[in-house]
Amino acid sequence: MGRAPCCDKATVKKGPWSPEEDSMLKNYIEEHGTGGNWIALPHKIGLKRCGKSCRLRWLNYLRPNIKHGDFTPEEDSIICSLYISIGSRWSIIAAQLPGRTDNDVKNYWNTKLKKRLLGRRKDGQHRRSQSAAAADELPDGDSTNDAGGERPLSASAMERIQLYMQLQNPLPAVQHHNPALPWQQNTAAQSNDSFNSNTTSTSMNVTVAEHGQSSSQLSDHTLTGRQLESAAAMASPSSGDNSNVVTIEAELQELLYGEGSQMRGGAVDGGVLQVDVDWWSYDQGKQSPVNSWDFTTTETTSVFQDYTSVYDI
DNA sequence: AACAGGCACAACCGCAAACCC
DNA sequence: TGGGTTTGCGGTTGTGCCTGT
Repeated sequence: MGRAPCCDKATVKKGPWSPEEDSMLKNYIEEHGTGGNWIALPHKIGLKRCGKSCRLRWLNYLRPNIKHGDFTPEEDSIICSLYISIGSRWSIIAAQLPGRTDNDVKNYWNTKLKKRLLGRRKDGQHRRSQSAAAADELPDGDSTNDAGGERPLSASAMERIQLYMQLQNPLPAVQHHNPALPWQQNTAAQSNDSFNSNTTSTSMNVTVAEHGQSSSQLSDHTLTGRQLESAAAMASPSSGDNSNVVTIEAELQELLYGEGSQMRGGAVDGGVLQVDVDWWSYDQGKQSPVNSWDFTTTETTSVFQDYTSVYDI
């Protein structure tokens, strides 16, 4: 009959933490550690807080070397690059930004970066197809259409598609030297040279194939079936030709800071954004329709078709 | 000065994976 | 090996502050 609650909600305090609670928690952990059991921790300290709440407070606020606010352009780029490639896996993204927490990155994306990058969305929201609008109003249990195999798009999926479209059009080939990503799996065996399983860390190169169009030209296009097919083909690493590879950095910079903006520092190495990712410790098996993109599936193709109708591309 | 709306951030909730016995 | 417990994560909500009217 369901799971037991992690704490007694009747006796547990909720809401903002007081300075006293903060210092009690901080002092205890600095002195004794967490003891490997967050659930028991508040009882030991004498805090009327849920263990989960204590853990969150420590990780997001009290832990040493936490940075708040003032994300740098480099951090912006890393967040955007990783969001495009792996979606809303905030813990992984935050792991690339020392001192940042997943909650921080998530909030920053939702309140600032997303608006900055996707703010150029046309007034097409109200032009959404009736089917899309109707899907929104369905109760949860009816939110899938099994008969047609169609699923309503998640906000995350829409955002990532739109970001793709803004960065490059036709659809970009984004290449990740990361065997965990779905479109890499087919060629993971071929690319062992670039991924040494004896190392615990490798670098991910986020690159975008150049097609000679600036992002300012990206809005008013209709994707044909052929374009969608070629997009799927482009997304495959086997498409091969990297001769015109450009860094995603420049496109992101333009979106983030306006046309003609210059990269203010940043981890650019040989035209390729270098992001250190501990892919080996990263759970390679975790995938979801929302969080991982396989540009070779018919589902993804239908997503793009839906996108083009929604955003009147 | 008062109010409303928007925004940013902290915190909570529920789920699934990982862990432990 | 299976079931219970704990942890980690992402989505969502609540709240206080700021800004415009």
